[in-house]
Amino acid sequence: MSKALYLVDGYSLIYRSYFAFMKRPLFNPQGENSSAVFGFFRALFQLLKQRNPARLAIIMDSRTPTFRHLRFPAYKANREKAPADLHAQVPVIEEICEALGIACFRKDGFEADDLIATLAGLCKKEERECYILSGDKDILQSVGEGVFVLTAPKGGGEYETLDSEEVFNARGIYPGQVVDYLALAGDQSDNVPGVPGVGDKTALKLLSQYHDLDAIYANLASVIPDGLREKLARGRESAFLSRELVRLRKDVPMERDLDSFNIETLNTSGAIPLFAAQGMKSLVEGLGGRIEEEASFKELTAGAFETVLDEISLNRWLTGAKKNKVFAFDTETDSLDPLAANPVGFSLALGEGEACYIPVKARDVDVLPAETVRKALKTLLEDPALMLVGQNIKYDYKVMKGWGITVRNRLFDTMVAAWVLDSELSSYSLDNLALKILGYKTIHYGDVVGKDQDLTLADVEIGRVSDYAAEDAEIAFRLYLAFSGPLEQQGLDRLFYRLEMPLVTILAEMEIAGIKLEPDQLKAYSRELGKQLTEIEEEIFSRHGRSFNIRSTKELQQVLFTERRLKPIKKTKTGYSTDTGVLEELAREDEVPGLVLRHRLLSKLKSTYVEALPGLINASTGRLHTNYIQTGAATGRLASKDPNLQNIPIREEPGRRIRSAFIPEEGYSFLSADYSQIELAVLAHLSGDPMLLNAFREGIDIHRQTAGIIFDIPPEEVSSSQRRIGKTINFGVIYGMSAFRLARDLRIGRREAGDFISRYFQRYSGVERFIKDTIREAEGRGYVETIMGRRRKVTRIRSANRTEKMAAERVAVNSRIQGSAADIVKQAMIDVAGLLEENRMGTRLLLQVHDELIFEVPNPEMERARGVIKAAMENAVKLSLPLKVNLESGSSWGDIH
DNA sequence: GCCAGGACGTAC
DNA sequence: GACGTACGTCCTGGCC
Repeated sequence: MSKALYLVDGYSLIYRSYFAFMKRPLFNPQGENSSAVFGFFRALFQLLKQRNPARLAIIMDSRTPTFRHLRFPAYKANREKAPADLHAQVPVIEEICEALGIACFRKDGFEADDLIATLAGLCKKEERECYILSGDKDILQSVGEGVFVLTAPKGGGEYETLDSEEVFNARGIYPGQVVDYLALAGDQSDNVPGVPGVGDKTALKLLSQYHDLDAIYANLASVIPDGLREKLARGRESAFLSRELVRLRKDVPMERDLDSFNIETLNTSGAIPLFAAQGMKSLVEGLGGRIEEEASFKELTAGAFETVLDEISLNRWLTGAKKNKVFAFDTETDSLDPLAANPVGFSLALGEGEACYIPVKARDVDVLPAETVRKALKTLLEDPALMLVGQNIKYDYKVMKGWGITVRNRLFDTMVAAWVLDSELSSYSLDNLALKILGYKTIHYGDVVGKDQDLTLADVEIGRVSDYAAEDAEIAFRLYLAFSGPLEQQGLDRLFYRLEMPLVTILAEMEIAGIKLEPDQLKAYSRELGKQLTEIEEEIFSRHGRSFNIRSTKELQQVLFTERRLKPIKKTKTGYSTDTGVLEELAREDEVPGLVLRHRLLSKLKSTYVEALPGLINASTGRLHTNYIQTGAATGRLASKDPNLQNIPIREEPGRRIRSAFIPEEGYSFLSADYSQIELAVLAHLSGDPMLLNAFREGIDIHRQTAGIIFDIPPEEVSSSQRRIGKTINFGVIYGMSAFRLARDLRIGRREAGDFISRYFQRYSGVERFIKDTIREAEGRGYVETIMGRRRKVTRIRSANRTEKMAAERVAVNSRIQGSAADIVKQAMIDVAGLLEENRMGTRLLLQVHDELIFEVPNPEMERARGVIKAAMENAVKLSLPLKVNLESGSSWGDIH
């Protein structure tokens, strides 16, 4: 028997608590009203204590207008706006619930009652009992068949449950008649009109006589007295509209499993500091035995999962997955490189504890023919109606693609979900998530296969492989259950399902495509660089009078600051700095630092790019395949590694030569499309600053405009060096640059730099307001949001340490800008990929470098590709200014820019 | 010999 | 202390 589900109408309890203390409100140590927080948790903990629920969710109302508002504009229009000091307590309550591990569930467009009715309906279907705590009489319509309403205890008494009969006894109507009752009597509090002139008494009388609204109107002629009949006749339309308004939706889309509202262990220790901050630490004491399990991690018992070795069992699992509509999937292979990997087996999970392993290569058993498994999996993985749950699905996608299967399921990547929910975890590995989120110690690959690099899972005893592999899928399924609710509660579901998940396959295809590199060019350049480096080394050694390791900062410090007696400029943790800025400074009075700079530049090029890149060319494709890390940057940007193709040199001439070695496939050209000043455009949009907006709308050179402002001259008189200063300041604003840093970079005085900045904010006053608002928002909520609702935590924003606090402020401001820009580029990638596919074009997206997309375009298709790509990118989002995209094509990456 | 952390430098 | 986000390389120093 399933465990009973308890549903708490969040706002109902919040309102009730707030007004209960109206006469003598409570305040937290910061002097803010905390009545609702206290009352809410006192009532909640009382419920936990009395009834010991195992499954519970707090249901919140939509933040956006619901379908009722759209259908009936007057709906709830009479409501007074909630007092601001009540409103401010809602995030606090949500934060504490989240810390405790209690789900706060909301869905925009629906009211809490609709969600409750839907969840109650699901309980009925599962024959699971459901208890609803709500002050709203609308919800009485859901009572019956194991669904009960809880009545608030009066003066600390017990919660009581009402079933259908008891609802009738208390209210005079059955749950099924609630909508008819409200259609007649109306609902003052929600501005539901009902039938004018018909109130509580008359409505009850009519319903006891005719049972429901339809019957009343079907028999209208028999209604007496005449006055009432006329009122009903006149109010007919209003009555039926009212009924429509009060009828709760039971069909709200619900991806969550009811057991995911598990509260059997609560993280009280996580909530204690939050209660303490509200000055109400004593509250948690009422929680009794519900203390989180610490250090007692759950572990799998061996042999818990099935190993699929025959077709009957294979079909049973696949049918189960299709029926389930959602399944977790994991691929085991013989290599970490998905382009080279051969499948060893697959695991499937359909629920908690319900998982299997399907080997196609094994040491000690006869496995199913690979082709049988392939055909079967193809029907599962290519069905877009099903949802595939997995950890780092991009890997599995690539392996399956190499095996002749293109995954077309809807996706739920647990790694990406974890990152969307918290973008600064130290690790997003399955093992770490299992431990941190689920409290599970998983079997590690190394423990199964051992240390021998040549061995794979195909060389291990099948029982152990099954335990390991099936567990991974099962854990992924559990993570899906754990994450899907929070994604919705935090309004991150759209970002996750509509942006990040579609991106998974796009990134996979980009990685599969790779990019062609001409290694011979680089090898020649490497020899050239080697020669130059030797020359510089000899020059340095002869000038200094002895040889040393130039690459060792420790030795370099000794040479520069001790032996050559140069004055140190700044310190690092371990000694004196020898970075570029310092060496440039020192170069004014000594010949060695300049040579070291040149040496640094060339040796960086040689080791990081020129020599490393050819070694990363894939043996089977002959191309370079980077790896995009979707969880790589806390702001929402992508990262790229092995090799990192997002930091190939471009600024200095010796570095640019490296780009020339990147070339398109024969018959193709490169097309680069980059957003013009996307971060400044985002800043203009977010801040609404008129001067900035105007520049983008009119196509004005923004760096020139800024230079004009800070030097107080007309834009056309701005010199190129003044424009450079304008550019430095424009970027400085995005990064939160100080007068100190600006002065140093521009080699001007602190005062002068300070004047530049104040003149900037004087004229771009919207930007100053944006920065202040962002910081205040971060202080209040502990996180900031991008235009697509992506969140970044900024906990240090409340730090008492001034340096930490200021660093957090820069993070807050920059994350909104950088993150919003990342959102836009991701949306553009999705739109472009969709259009290229729809139009069956041969153009392929190869690289993304933050504000730039690089394509490989069949030559005859170039003009068409330009049109499609530019339009898709410029229209990816609607901002209050136009986004401009520059296109450039060429026959090597070096030709572009 | 391995690994973590620091310093540095490349990109946007 | 002082400019945000990444990754790669080299070096050092601790540890086995």
